[in-house]
Amino acid sequence: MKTRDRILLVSLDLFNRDGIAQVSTLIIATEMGISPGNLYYHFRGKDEIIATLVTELQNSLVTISNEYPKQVKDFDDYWPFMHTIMALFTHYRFLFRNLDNLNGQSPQIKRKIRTLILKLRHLSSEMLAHLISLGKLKCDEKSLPLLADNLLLVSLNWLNYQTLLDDKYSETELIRAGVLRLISMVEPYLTESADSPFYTHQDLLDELVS
Amino acid sequence: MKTRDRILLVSLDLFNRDGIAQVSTLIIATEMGISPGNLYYHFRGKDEIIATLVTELQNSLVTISNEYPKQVKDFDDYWPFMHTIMALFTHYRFLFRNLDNLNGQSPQIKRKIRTLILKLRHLSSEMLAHLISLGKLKCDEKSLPLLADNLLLVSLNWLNYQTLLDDKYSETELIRAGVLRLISMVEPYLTESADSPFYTHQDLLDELVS
Amino acid sequence: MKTRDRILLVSLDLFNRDGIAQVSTLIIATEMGISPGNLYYHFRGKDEIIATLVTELQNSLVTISNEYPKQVKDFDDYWPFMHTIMALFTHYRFLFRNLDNLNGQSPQIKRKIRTLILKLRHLSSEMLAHLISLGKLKCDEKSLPLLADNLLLVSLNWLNYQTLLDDKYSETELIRAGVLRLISMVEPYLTESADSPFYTHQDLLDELVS
Amino acid sequence: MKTRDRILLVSLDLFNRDGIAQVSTLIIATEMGISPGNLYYHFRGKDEIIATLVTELQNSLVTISNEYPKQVKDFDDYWPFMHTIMALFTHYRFLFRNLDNLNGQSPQIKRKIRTLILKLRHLSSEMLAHLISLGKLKCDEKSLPLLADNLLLVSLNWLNYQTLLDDKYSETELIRAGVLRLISMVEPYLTESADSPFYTHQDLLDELVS
DNA sequence: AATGAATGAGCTTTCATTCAT
DNA sequence: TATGAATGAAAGCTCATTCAT
Repeated sequence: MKTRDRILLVSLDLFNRDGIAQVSTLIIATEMGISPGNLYYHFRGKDEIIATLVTELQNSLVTISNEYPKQVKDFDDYWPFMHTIMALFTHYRFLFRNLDNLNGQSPQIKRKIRTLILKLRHLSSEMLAHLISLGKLKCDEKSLPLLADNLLLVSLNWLNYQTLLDDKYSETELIRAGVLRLISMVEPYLTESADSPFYTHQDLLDELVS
Repeated sequence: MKTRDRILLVSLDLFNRDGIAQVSTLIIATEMGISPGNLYYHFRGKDEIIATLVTELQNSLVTISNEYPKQVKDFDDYWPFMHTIMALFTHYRFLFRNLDNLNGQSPQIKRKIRTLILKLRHLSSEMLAHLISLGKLKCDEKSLPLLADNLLLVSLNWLNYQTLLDDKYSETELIRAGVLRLISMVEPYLTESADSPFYTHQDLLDELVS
Repeated sequence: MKTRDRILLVSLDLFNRDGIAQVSTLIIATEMGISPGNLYYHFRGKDEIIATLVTELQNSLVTISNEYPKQVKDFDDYWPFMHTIMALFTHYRFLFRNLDNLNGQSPQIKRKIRTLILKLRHLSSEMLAHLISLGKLKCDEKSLPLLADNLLLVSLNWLNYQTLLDDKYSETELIRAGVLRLISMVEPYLTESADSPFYTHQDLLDELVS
Repeated sequence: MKTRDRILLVSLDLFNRDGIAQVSTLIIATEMGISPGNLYYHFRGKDEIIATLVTELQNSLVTISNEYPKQVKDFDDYWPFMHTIMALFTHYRFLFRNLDNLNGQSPQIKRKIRTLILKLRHLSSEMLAHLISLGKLKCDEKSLPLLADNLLLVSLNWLNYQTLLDDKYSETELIRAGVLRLISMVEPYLTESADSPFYTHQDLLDELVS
């Protein structure tokens, strides 16, 4: 793998594990076994690494958004689709853990994140509207935007919340439990049960969610 | 006011405004017009200031928890009570914006936060159980813990989410909108309407929430 | 002596000896036996040290300029006066050796130097005009500003020129030889000899100047 | 043009514009559109580029020195000759703006510059002696070496002095004004007027010089 | 001839913290 | 209680230079 890509990979891992503020460029370089100068040959600095990671996420989300109308035609398509999104949030979870530090980060990064969240908000609304048009969801107009936001809020913060309380679960377990959590938020508005072959209530998940 | 208390006050303000990482001990001292040495006479360091602020919040929450059974007897008592809690979260909002940095902070602080959130989780469950016992809420046993967590997740993160997207609203407006958001999460499970003299849907809130 | 003043003193010495670019803040601190942090406690950085030194020189020159009409009444007062100025140039000679680096330095410093030189230019003209009014100098109007500039040019650059060719002479010797050089530039325009008890042509100077 | 020559050309331009310290090898390579490695294939380093430029100047001066007796036979030949020299100083002006950095540069370069200046000093004396032998100049033996040095000092530093104060003039204007300045230094010692068809006092020069 | 990734020393600067007064 | 000079570790970053290809 190219050094540039390895830098992104290792940085993402370290950011997720220790937090942006705790990871210096020297730590990244040492962890990779390259010189600090080499890191600065590939990226102008820490900010550019973060910005690139945000762009990566953005691109993935754009791809997913574009595929949404094709992949999600029926009710049963929703859960695998949300699984994909939740996996993405998990992969880049460091970003949603430090809305604080974004205050101190470069305005460029802050703007990128804002745009990202606005797009996600739009996607969330779109999905709910689609469910209503499919006749699967029943929700008054006042509550709809609230529900859309709440779903996003929980998606973005669930992981760090859960990990803070108990970090014994694997990424895969966390992703599945997160989606179940979202299902539970939508369930009261559904016109039929949300059980699907994709998301059966297994014992593990029962335990994790409770 | 005693210097020690002023340090806490000023630190809280600065942490909320700029984030922990952006506020150095020198900035705090300068802002207060005292010497850095004096700050270290009153606190062993920055971590101790943060830890003390967490303790403050903890104490407030303990008080509120204890008053809960006395203050909240009936259905209508809920919203003013939740308003109080939401105001508290707003007051110490830097803590929940900062789960990233807490990862790197002293284990002592991390532990404190964990305990805090566990207590809040307990309080959230307790409140829902109480509502059920009052016959106001209807929720199966599986969904109950999920709902409790979701309420907490939204409470803790709503402020930073909203502020990131649009920072034109005042603290008071944000608190009220936050409570409304919580109401909307509970509403589908209620056996009667949530409208109360305390939380009428005013035009302002309509706009803010949408 | 206060640390702040010692920093200025040591920096001046090092700048004069090795040149601004060759002297890092760490070198200054190490040379003084203080920590790098302490240096930054007293000055915001290298630029501020340089700027302060320029201000020092500026102040000295303002004082001298103000004293000029009082001290220099007669022809014989000129040479000791120019000796004072030349000593000042020698003391801060690093400044006039690196008009190059000023290009890269902060615009604030560049502006200061510009102002400084403009003031010196004015002083140079003023002195020549005074000599003419005393009937000691005879010079047509066209040549006067040229002469004034040339005097300044030689004053400022003489030291580094001489040191580059041969650095065996002491500061005192260099100052005296520099003044003699200036005298030699004015001499052809004088109505009487420039010999004075203050600046007799000693053997040493003869040798140095040739 | 060969790469090697282009490196010298571009380096000279950049050194003159921004100063040695401000121009990194990477900047040179990027400006030329070649790789940093390639630059080091042609030169052992930055110092060698500078040293080569000094050698270039040296060679030009040797050529000029050799041509001096042939080209300068009469009084009127002087000004075009000095124009040539002044143009050379302008072309390599970064060298004389930079006596500071030379202090820190390799001893090799420092030695080269010393030799260069000693040669120029010799040329300056030689020219004055020639003028005397032509009966055009009258100057006692004591003042002669002083005058020779002063001419050189002004030649070398005039450009940076003028540019610092006001950078609106073109190279050609500066060269002409510089020569006029030298003429004004010699004029008091001349037995006849210095006016020549080559160096008439035009309005432009009048303004520039004043 | 030329590329461009890689090195590593060194620079400026910040900051939590200590300590003599 | 309070001051403020001093510390030293660590951060971000630059740059002349090397070297395998």
